[in-house]
Amino acid sequence: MKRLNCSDTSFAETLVAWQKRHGRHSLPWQNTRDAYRIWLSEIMLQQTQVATVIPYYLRFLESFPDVFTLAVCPLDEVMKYWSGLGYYSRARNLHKCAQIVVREYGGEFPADPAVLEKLPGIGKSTAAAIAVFSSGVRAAILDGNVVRVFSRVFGITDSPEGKEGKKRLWKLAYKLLPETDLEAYTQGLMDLGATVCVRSKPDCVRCPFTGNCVALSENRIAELPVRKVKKAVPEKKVIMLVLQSNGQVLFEKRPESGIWGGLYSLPEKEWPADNESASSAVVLDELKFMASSFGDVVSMEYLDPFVHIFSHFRLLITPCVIELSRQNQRVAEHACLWYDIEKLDDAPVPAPVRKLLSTSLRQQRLKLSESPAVSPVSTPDAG
DNA sequence: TAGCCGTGGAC
DNA sequence: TGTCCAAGGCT
Repeated sequence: MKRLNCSDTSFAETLVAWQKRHGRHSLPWQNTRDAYRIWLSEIMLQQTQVATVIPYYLRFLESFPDVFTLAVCPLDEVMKYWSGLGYYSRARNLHKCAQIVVREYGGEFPADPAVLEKLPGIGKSTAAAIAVFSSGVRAAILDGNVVRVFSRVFGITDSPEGKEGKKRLWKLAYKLLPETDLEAYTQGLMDLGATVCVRSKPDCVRCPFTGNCVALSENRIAELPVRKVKKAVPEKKVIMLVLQSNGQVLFEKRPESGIWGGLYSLPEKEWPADNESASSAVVLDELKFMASSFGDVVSMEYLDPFVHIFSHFRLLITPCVIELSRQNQRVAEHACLWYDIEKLDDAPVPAPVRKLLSTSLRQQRLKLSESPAVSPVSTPDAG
């Protein structure tokens, strides 16, 4: 593999040649130097995919063909044409920006990216894109496409979210700029990122940098660009009741929506937020009260807590084993049922509940073997 | 600097 | 089915 560096002009040359032959050339906002149309497209395309934007863009242009029409129109009317596109502050800034361009620039968008960037809704990258496409100015964009292409081709492992990563990517964006053909080069970055070097399963065979890509040569396509560091997921704490009687355990059907929807699980009680000790008399009383709906409580015992990890939170489960001497038949009122412990292997329960039950049963057997004085749990028709 | 803003597509 | 993220900018 021939590794490219930031002073290598072949990156831009290769990209420009590729864009001219394989890039996109007939999007509704292309083939014009009308800064108004280019500006409108760039704002609409912020965090929004091309296919989504096109119908909005065409409809918007029909009603607001130029910056003057837009500037004098009431905001409410403008919002109507943005409705459904999302990020509505974009539309408010768009309207505000139109009024500034009319009032302060006579309806002509500035060609200088530094000036454009001061207008509402136009950041550094959008300013560069508008300037390049409307005036051929030499300016660098850095959008999601560029981040992805750069990170992979040059093997950048800094997070694009972090300060260092941003700095490095912007620096690279400037250094790679060609002297001419800024339009094709800039469009090429967007086209390559949007059609070939896509997030998942990029089409590396069609990529002009297939022989220069660090990520491809090191088989790290899926790792780059590095993902945003995930926030520490919140932790929830629950007490799960293992209500046992006559060789059966009580299951409770969960709501159809939400975690473990439709599965059977154990009755739960949220860990008291204002009470660090689950062994407090209050909590024990509440647990006992819950249990008493299903039978007469003989004994209660906490088992060791354990963690179950979901994608969006951690669940700390503290099992509480409760022996009942008698089964209350009102289980149906609570969407509950008694389930034979011997048939647990086939029970429709989530994995952590299965794990909990198998652990708790093992611990109980262990205890029974250690302290034979305690009478074993009776099983139906045992003996 | 990190949270926020909307909707839809891909997997 | 839920997660990730897309031509980002503002506060």
